[in-house]
Amino acid sequence: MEKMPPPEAASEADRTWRHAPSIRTAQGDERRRALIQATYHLIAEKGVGGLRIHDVATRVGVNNATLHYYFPTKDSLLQAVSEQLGYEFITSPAPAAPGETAERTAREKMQDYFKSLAYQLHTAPERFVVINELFLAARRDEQIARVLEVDTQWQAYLSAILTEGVQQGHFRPDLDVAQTALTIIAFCKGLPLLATPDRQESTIAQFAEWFFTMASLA
Amino acid sequence: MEKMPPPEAASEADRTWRHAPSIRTAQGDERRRALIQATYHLIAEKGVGGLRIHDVATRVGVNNATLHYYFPTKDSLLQAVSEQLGYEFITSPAPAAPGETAERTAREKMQDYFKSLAYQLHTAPERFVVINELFLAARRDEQIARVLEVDTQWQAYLSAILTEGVQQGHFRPDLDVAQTALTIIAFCKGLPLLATPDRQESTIAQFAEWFFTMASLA
Amino acid sequence: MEKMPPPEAASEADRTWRHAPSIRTAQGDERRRALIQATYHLIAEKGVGGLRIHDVATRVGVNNATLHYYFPTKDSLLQAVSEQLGYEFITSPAPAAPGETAERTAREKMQDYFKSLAYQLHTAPERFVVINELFLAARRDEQIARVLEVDTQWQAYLSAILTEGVQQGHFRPDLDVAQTALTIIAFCKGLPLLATPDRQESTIAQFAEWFFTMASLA
Amino acid sequence: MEKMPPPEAASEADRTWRHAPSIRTAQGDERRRALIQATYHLIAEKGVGGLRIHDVATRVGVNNATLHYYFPTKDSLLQAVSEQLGYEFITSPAPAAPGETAERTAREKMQDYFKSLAYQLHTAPERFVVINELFLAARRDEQIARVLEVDTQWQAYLSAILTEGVQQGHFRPDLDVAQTALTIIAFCKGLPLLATPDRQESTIAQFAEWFFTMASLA
DNA sequence: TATGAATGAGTGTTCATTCAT
DNA sequence: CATGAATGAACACTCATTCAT
Repeated sequence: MEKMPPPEAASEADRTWRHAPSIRTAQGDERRRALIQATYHLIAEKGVGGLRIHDVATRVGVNNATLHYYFPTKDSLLQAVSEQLGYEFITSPAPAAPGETAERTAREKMQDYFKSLAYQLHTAPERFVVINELFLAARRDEQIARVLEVDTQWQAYLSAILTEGVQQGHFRPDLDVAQTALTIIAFCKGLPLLATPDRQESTIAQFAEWFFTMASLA
Repeated sequence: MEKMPPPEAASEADRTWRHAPSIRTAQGDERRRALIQATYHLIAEKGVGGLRIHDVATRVGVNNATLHYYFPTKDSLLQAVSEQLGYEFITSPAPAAPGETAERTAREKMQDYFKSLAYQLHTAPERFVVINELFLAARRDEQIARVLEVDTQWQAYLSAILTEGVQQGHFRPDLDVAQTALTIIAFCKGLPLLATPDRQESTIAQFAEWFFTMASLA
Repeated sequence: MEKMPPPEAASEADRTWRHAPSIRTAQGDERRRALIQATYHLIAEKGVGGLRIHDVATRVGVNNATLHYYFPTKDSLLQAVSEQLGYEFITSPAPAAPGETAERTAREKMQDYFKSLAYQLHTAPERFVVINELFLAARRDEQIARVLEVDTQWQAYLSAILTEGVQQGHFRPDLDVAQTALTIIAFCKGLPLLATPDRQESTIAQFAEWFFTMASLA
Repeated sequence: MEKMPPPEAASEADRTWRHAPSIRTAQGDERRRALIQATYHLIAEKGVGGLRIHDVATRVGVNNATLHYYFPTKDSLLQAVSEQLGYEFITSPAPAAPGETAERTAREKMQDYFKSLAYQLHTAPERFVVINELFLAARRDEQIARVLEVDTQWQAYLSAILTEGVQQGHFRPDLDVAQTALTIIAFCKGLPLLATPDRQESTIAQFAEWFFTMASLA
């Protein structure tokens, strides 16, 4: 990254996971998770650029050096955050409406998805901030570049539903599934960047209407 | 002689405007512009968090202190960048198709807009990166928060065209102009955050199709 | 990685006490003391305004950042110096005349005091310089303002002796103890500011004579 | 001083008064005085160490570079202040009591002096601060060391009065004039360093009483 | 005379990282 | 496992001084 590593530093690959194998105790795992969580929240608050390793350690209540025991490098910490953010992020469901235990159709799944989007933007807006932060950061940091895989997973997730919808006859047969997924993702990414957070919900509504109309057109 | 520590500083005149009013020569103005430009490009390359004042000065070929003569603070520099990025950013037109000197209808204007979007993403992708960087940074820096005004201008710009289109009968009368502008903006903001830049063009195409269809529906 | 600009700092924990509570080892205490000592001597040499944190660190033989580990701020270092200078400064005794192990009367104590004054001006003239430097600096720095407490302690110390002398019948009963202490202090403070250090001793002698005469007058 | 002069700098002597001869117009003289005045007050406010050439220029309303035209060096400015502070400082009289145009005896002159001291500490306490600041600064700056001459003049001034008093029979014949002057000066210098400015007046009173008693003793 | 512009050499402070214990 | 101590390499910002105009 920006700063040259100290002269005696080993190669990137060596260093990143130097201690990892030994951290397998329940305690250690718990602490790992806590550190990742704290990092996640701090990124949401101060951004990737404003993230201070010291703050992460403080928030978890451990020493600066202890953090480095678990994550030898700041980059490795960011990497861990991006990984954990992956699939979990995209598929995190909206709270199911009570009694809706039955299997959902693809159309309903997409409705759920947009509902979930609005819900998450309300309850956990940091998630989107963090994702965007990491994306921007990934432009210049190879270590974090793995966040970009989120897009692939995301696209796969949406494509699956859309394909299902086509098969179920909810969406038109010639729907460009991959492309549609991309359009939805682009919208989702831009949404939290709107200067007027109070208009996000209605914006989702309109976009959802566009999608459903366009996906169903004869 | 002695040099006083920063904290004790805050001397006689208002720090923020110590030099600003005195820059009056054409030379000075030119240099000012050059510094803003360099900052702009460096943000595109390294992000707001990775921006180093030293790099800006070096790129323009002036001394570190010279930069501070024009912009007493890093924040003031960022602020200048955000201001310059404003209206110019949103309305920057795609190159007119040859021979198209005639007045464009609102529908054509929107077509131009999406064309321009693709064009800009190709020729000046940094612009979007910078905008997004500044937006994210604005979340924690009041100084830069003025970037948010870009959204207002952006919305006004699109709303004007849309309203015109409604009046001209190109778009349906009940089109929610303000909301539609917002949806478009959200999409535009998310677009450059797509992990696959090569798919941006086709994504614009699909979104444009959605828009035109939905805006024209009886 | 990235480094954040100082202004944006102010992270998680309270900056002022980020490290302080954690210094617990004997080693650390020793280093702390060493840093204070070095600061003390450098103030004597170059004055408060000429004090450079870098010089302090160098003199102790540690890194610039190490100093900041112990004293997060230049001010905190100055504060530490002023505190340490406190009572110790005023009451630091002249070397006892040989065989004078017996308890001293108040009159003798005052004689000792003036003797000690001359002695200290000879052996440790910096002490007075430092005190005066800090006093002057305290006029504009609240952090150091605690030095002013030295005066209170100083006055208390002298008042005690004088009161004792009155009770013992060495000094006249109507002696304005508090006021006399103040006069002595004023003299002591001005003494090291004399342009002719070689005349300090005789000046003390004369002032002492004045004091003893005036304090004993029927 | 602390900072090494730029490589091409001429010798000290050359530089200090490079332009001086040409500044002989009324305008220039006035500006000179104004700059010295501003410097004087700024030293009182922020101390020698806190003095910023930029602030001096700003306060007088001229450009940074203009100041350097009159005083090519910060040191030369300080030097000018110390010189101007010289005799004027010591002999500045208390406002004569109305109708007291008659010639004063030496005893009365000393009474006036102490009265003047109290008066000045009230009306122009900065004067003492500046003197002390400059004295302390003179310890490491040869350029300012000329302030020390103030002491000589001061001593001469007091000695003259005291000698006159001896001749007039007001003071005892064996009074050590030079030494007494020194004692008074030491007291005067320390007085403004008292942490309790409200006690200065009474402290002067007591010291004056000591002086008159001791100087008159058979 | 006066000034806008420019700069070299600091100056205090920050922070990720290392290491002995 | 955990921590207190230590550090190198920045980093934004300051200031006296110079120079062309």
